Amino acid sequence: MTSAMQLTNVLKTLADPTRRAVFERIIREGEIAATGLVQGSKVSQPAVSQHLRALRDAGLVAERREGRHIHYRVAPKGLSPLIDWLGHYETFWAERFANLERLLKESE
Amino acid sequence: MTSAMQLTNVLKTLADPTRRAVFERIIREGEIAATGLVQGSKVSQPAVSQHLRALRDAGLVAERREGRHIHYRVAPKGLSPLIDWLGHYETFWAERFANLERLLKESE
DNA sequence: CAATCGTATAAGTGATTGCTTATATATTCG
DNA sequence: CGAATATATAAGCAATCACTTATACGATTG
Repeated sequence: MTSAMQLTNVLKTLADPTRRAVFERIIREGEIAATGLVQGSKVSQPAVSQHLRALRDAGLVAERREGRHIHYRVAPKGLSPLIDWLGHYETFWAERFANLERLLKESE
Repeated sequence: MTSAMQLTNVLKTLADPTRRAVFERIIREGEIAATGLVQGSKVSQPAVSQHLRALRDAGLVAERREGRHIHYRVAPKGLSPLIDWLGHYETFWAERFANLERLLKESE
């Protein structure tokens, strides 16, 4: 898989509001089981499950099985394609986001 | 339009590889007419035109008419929803992207 | 004005998407 | 084992998407 394809995957995955809400909830909770995500979600359990699969396939979340429960947590490196892409073109929007490139390089 | 909707728009717009290629080409060229973008593109002139419209609607590019030609250039602020979103959750992927939030705030 | 060039819009189409309900696959408990 | 719980998959469907060809609009040129 090329890096462009990885970036496409990350962007597509985060572009859906419902799925992004799931992702943000996982971020806030730190670690949360699928059941917890279904509760308080507007959509059905299968819908949540499908979103979790998409997030996992995009490398944005990782899972940990504990008995019947599967706990999801964020995989920060999944955002690398996005951060790297922004950093690669940083010089072009430097007026607003000065020093972003330098900082991204430092954090490698 | 809420900020979440703006973010969704930016993500959706950049998620398509063909459209993102158009955007990246505009970045590299600085300013370029639609004709130039059609040349060297895999898709037809109307397809390019539709992508340009999507990019403009998302606030990612601006245009300048000059006679029959319309020159497109990047609108760096169009990326703000994306950068802001990343910055908002920075603490959660701090291990990789330390200080991003602080820097983004400074650049306001 | 008429022809031409640059760009946008219209209309149609196959593919993809996100959801649903129904069902299947674990895993635990009694 | 059998019932219950947690999660995933299957199948189907309406909506959206990215593209095409055909056509329209706008500006320049002769």
